[in-house]
Parts: sequence; C-alpha cells; structure tokens
Amino acid sequence: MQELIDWFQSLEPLPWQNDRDPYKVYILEIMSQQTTLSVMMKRYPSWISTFPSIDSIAAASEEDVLLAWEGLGYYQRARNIYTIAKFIKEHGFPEPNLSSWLQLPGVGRYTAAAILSRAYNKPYLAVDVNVKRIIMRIFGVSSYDQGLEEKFIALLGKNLFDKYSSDMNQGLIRLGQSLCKKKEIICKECPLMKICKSAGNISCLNVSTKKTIERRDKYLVIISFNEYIYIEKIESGVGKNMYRLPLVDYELWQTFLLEPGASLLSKRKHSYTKYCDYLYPLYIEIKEMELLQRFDNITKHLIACNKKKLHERPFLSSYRIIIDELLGGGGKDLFLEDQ
DNA sequence: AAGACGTGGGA
DNA sequence: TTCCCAAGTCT
Repeated sequence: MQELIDWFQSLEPLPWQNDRDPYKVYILEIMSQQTTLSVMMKRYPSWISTFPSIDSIAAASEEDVLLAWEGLGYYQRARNIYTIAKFIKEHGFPEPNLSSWLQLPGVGRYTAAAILSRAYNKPYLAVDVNVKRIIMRIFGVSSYDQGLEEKFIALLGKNLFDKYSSDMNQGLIRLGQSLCKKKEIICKECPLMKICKSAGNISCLNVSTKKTIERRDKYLVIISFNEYIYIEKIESGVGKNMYRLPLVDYELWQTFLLEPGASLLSKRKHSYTKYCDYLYPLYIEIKEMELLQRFDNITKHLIACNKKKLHERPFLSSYRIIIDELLGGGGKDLFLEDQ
C-alpha cells in the first residue's frame, strides 16, 4: 500500500514528525496519550525547551518534572519519565527491541512499537485505538483479534512495511483521526479503500459506556499570612507528590468560616472521569501572629509557601486555577462578598 | 478485566 | 453552560 505512504506524505507535516531522536520520540509518544493535537502543539515544544535531553531530566527532581507536566494530567506518566531518565542516564537506552522497551514503566505495547519504528526504523505495528478501528474495518470484523495484525501487515505489503513502518504507523493514526473516524468516515479519500471490506460502511462503533457520576464536596482553606500561603503535599493517590490547597472536613471548615478575616470564595466545579467535585474555597487572611496560632492544629501539617513561589510547585489543575485567580487577577471573580 | 487515572478544548 | 472527546498503561 504505497498509497498509504503517499497519502501520509501529502499531509501537512506535524512539527516534530521527522525527528528521530529516541528521547524526543519517547516524550512525544507519552505526551500524546489521551490528549489532543492542540494541547500537543502547545506543550511539546515547551517541554523540549525545558528538558532538551535525558540528562537534563535526570539532573532535575521529580517535582521539577511534575511541574513541567502540570496541566497534562495522568501524572504517573511524568513520574515514569523521571524514573526512566535516571535509568537511561545510568544504563543507556534499551536495546531496540520490543521486550527491552516494554520493561520501562509506562511503556506498553503501543508506545514501544511506536518508538521503535519512529526512532529505530524497526518494523513494529503501533496499534492504538485508531489503528485497531481501522484494522477491524479493513477486515470487516466486529471484535478485535491480535492475530489480525500480521495479516494486516501482509495486506499493507510486508516489504514496504519493513522499510517504511514509521510513515505507515503515523499515516494510519492520521487516517483514524481524519478520514476513518469513530463516528464519521470519508471513504472516497481513503488510501486504503482498495483493501477495505467495510468501505462506505461505518461500523465498529465503540459503544460508549455511560459512567455514573459521583459527586463529591471538598472543603478547602487558603490560609494567607504575610507573604505566605499554606499548601499541602499530596502523599498518595491522584496527584501524588504534587500539591493542593489544604482540604479540611466540613465541620472544621464551618468553624473557620466564622473566623475574623475569613471570606468565602465562589465554589468551583471540577470534573474528571467519573467524579464531579465541588470545591468550596475559604480564604483566610491572617494579619496578627497571635491569630495564626488558632490554626496550629492544621498548619503544623502544612507547608508555608511564599506566594511568589507557588508557581514553582506542581499543583493539580483545579487548585492551580484558584491560586492563579487569587494571586493574578486580584481575585475579582473569585470573591463572593466584597471586603 | 473492568476501573483508575486528568485535563483542555471544541461543539 | 454542559457534555464529550483525545496517539494508553497498569492492576
């Protein structure tokens, strides 16, 4: 299927398309997961600017890496990048084969294949959800079977794939994003039309399973004292080793509400996966050292961070938004009541 | 093997 | 505003 290669090469190339540096290809593949092209266009260049090499990451801290990843979500990926950078600094890149790369944390079958074909020109088929859908349509089947992959490569042309797997892998993904989409197909422009059993016939729709949403209320306090804001390090779970504004239980939050200097900020909604969180931020401005002691019971577990340095710590997005509005825009939209 | 893991952006 | 989506991996 020379047609696939020709079609791919006729597209406007992505800025990083022809970079074969294993480090950059690795970052590119990890960052691409579960995100959109517009996010990539913004974040990939800035990442490379912050961390131009494996060594630059290995020389940083995990917190620095999480900060650079902030806003991209799925933060385990950033922790893995840090782990892998240190490993590679010591041992070098893995051998260019599937089993060696699969040993790296966060590198699964898709990512390993994509890196090996892009950076090392190894003929592995990188099967992501797009390619999976294309394969199912090509063969006109309604369930996926890994055995189809070898047949698919044969259909593409084994010799051609051995030589041009990088372009063909990338071409297939672009195809899945543009012509052979989940809910929309444009077969007449498809380079694979000749070999497709489902041509013109949309099928293999992923049935989206509706998840039941779980609502959660979170009560947080922003304790401000001189130049400092108290923040809390997340020890486990979502956002591990990142920071948040301190969460307290409702009872305590209510008692803080009555403190002098306390003002209620507008509530925030933050949804992800199956959760719908409502954040209730309470801003407490403490002017006297004596008053600070009234919060000893919680502040002793917290970190006093200079307001000017809050941007140096990695925060989960929902908290970052509140912090930015509080410090940046004068909190105009944030405050419920005028002071 | 179903569920967890996050977010910004577009309709 | 609200809903829904987007280059997976791990357990």
